[in-house]
Amino acid sequence: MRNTVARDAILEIINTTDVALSQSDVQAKLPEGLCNRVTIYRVLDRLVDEHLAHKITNIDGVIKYANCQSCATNHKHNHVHFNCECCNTVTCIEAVEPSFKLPANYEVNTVNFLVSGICPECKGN
Amino acid sequence: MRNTVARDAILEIINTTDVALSQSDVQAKLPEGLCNRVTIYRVLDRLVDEHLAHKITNIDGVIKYANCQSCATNHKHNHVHFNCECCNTVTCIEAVEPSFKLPANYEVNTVNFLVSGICPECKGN
DNA sequence: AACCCTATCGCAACATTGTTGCAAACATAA
DNA sequence: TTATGTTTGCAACAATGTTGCGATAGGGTT
Repeated sequence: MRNTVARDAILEIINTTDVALSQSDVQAKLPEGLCNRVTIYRVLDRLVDEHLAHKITNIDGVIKYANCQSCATNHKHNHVHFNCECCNTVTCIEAVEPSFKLPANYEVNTVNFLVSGICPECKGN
Repeated sequence: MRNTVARDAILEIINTTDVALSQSDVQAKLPEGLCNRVTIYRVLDRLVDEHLAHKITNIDGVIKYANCQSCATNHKHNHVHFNCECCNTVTCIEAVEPSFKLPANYEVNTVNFLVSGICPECKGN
């Protein structure tokens, strides 16, 4: 995959942010006019294909992207994500991998575990 | 809450369908022109308020509604939901309640556990 | 350095989902 | 039957995400 200005900038943002970001979150962090809205969607999807990011569908239906600490060794991404209803951020809680066991014959491809509530930061304030 | 034609019809649909339904799914099952699109959104939300249904955000961001077998005794709804990528349905798997444990000071309000893959029906065909 | 190939981009247009304000219609209780 | 407040329809809007296509620009090759 090619290194383009947009790709580099977006990857940099994903890698230096500790919460998951939507397309519009990314756009807000990019220099004005660096690239088109559509490009952000496309680059984010490409980063997922390249295993440099993973997708989380937030409780409001908005898709967020985050890099993953353990990506190099494990592409499962079945850890819990937490949506704070107060500061409106989604964070990976990598330490927490829920255990569950489906009935026979279910083939699992993707897992989207999202817990919504109030994060410690917001509770403290 | 009042019993209206729309409410009765939508509740009937939710209660007699064993998969979770989006607004447009419900609309497709309603008699043509029984009520407006907006009314379906509003009725579904009202049913959630009355604890007659619960919400699941699907992996594609679309919000689905389902009645819940154990609603009378337990409003947690933290069971697993399964999205079949083949037949494109979301089903409640009430038997499976994942166990997880967040770090201290996270206040949990809602849980959205979604597993996506291929369901037994589609695998058999 | 010039060239080529093709991945990537920008733009415009579109689709879908979901929300809001307000006036009209309706359910229910008095 | 009337009064009250809930519910509805309509129209308009907002946000997210997708698609097609011509233009642009990586990056390898000569």
